[in-house]
Amino acid sequence: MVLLLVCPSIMDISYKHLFFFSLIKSCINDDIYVLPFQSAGALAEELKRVSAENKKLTEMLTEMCENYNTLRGNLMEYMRKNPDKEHSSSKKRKSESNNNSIPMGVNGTSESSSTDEESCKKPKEDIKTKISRVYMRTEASDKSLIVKDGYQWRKYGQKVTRDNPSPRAYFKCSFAPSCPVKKKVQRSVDDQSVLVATYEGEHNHPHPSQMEVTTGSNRCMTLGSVPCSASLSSSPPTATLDWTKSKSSSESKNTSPKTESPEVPQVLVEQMATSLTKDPNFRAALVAAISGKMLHNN
DNA sequence: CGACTTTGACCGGCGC
DNA sequence: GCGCCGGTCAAAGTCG
Repeated sequence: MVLLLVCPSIMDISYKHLFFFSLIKSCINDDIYVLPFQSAGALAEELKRVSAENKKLTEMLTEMCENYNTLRGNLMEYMRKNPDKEHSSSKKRKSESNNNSIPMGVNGTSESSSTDEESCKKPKEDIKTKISRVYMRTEASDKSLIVKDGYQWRKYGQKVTRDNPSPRAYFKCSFAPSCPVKKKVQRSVDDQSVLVATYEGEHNHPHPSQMEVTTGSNRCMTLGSVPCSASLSSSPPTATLDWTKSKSSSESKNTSPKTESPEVPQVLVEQMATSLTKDPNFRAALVAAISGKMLHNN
């Protein structure tokens, strides 16, 4: 469903309205298009204001990214101090498994590996390793097996499997030499336009884009401006990454379905979006700030 | 020249 | 034990 809001002038839309539109959007989980009749000058002015606000929010987001990295660092430190809880990596294939699935998926569509074919064939392994799957719709004509998730992958093999005529590509995480994460990418048997990425293991390093954030990059700027689509073959609706989409995030809090994006640390985005939009203090502060700014501007 | 991809060979698990 | 099959290795090729 698409909700169209039409008003005579852009000036009729305050930041407070926009904020509430975002909240509504987060509730109805659909796109809202605001279509004001306006002059180019008004639009430019509005764009300027929105940009300023966006910048402000980005700064807040960056700060949260830093906090997240600090927490993650602490977690890694803790994991190092508790080696028996860590996954041992013996030399060959199956021993590279570990305990946690990587935090990746698709809104409402990710599934645990405990029900897929791997679990049937390797039940013992699944006790140790949760496998995450990500479904990504691509151009039907696009034959590449590349799923952009922000991480750096090195392809180390490709096979044609019996149950699927499409080749399966094998990737290792090459961002950190010691990172045990692997992924397999194969086109869906049912829908050739859908790439199925199977992730095994957990990254033992921060997301590359998070690292860029901490080093001053402004990747978070892309949060609202670069939505990404990822969908299941069995559920055509497209999931759009949007920091305002708090409901889907909160709903998926435990099952952790995430949206995949080539640019943004999805998990971080989802967590921050949840934290931000669920925090009444933050909402009140944001509304107050926006309202105050509007009053000041007007 | 280094990093990455391709691709055939090889390995090991599993079913018969 | 044998063969099938998924997964991995590693040499050769490609690219920037």
